[in-house]
Amino acid sequence: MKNYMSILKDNGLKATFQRMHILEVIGMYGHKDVDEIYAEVVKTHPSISLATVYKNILIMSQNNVLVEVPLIGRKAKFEIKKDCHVHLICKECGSIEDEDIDLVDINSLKEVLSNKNFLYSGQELNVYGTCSNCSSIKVS
Amino acid sequence: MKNYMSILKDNGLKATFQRMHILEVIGMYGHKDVDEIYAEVVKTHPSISLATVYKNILIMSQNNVLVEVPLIGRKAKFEIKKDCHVHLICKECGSIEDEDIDLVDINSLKEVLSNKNFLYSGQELNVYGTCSNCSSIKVS
DNA sequence: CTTCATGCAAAAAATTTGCATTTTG
DNA sequence: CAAAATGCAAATTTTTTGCATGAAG
Repeated sequence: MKNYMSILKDNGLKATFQRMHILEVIGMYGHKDVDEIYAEVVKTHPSISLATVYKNILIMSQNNVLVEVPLIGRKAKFEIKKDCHVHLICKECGSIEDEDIDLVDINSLKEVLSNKNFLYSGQELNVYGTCSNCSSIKVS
Repeated sequence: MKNYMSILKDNGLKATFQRMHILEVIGMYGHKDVDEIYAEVVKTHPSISLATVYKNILIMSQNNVLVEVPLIGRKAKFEIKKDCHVHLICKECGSIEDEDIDLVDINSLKEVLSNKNFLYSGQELNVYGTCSNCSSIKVS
């Protein structure tokens, strides 16, 4: 069980109810876009404003609490920051599943980076396709 | 030298001047967002409308001529479709450099996909950091 | 009690749509 | 020619901003 209050404080942010609700929603579902987050949070916190959701998602992304997952042809989703992983993204339904595995050849990558004098700060590997759920629907 | 007319026709799209201009701009610069494309194209084709740029980018993406490159914290850019490659994305200036190298462990990926019954259609590996240009500016 | 966050409404930005006209194949 | 694309303006959708009030540390 994660303690969102301490995650926020450890990253220099005040732990407001709004932020904790946002984190709970994202943590519960894994990946959500701004509207989805707002729609969920407003259920238990009816007075929250969409602007607050936007502001908080921005500041929590800047402070290493959240990570934006930009997507082809869709609104970006957000996830709670965690270690390197792969995203399996369904083109049909937009679902994202995490795979906790590192598939990148780190040595070759390091070589490329040093050749280019590129200072690494992070990476994302996204695999697009059709999830099992959507492919079974298509067949039936 | 690529022939954009035949790329369009091969993918079932009419080869209009607008589309070819858009492709020339993207091909020239590698990666551009919608506004940047419009700003360039309008120079040589003043009557083009932004709506036409939007419509064409969408249809060319749907027809495998273009690929959207969604980015953390920025508007998505578009590139001409090409084989699997890696993006080096500068967080400072937003530049994208392509590396024509495959860094993904394909066998492990295949295993993950088959375990999950996930039908693969494509992938993107994005590496974020600071490009040599921006890091030299910071030091000086 | 001081700093930062919220909520609201309004503004700005980004994207999409409808339709009369023009172009492509 | 027929089908599809353009350009324009208007409508939507998405995101940001300013500011008075309220909450967190």
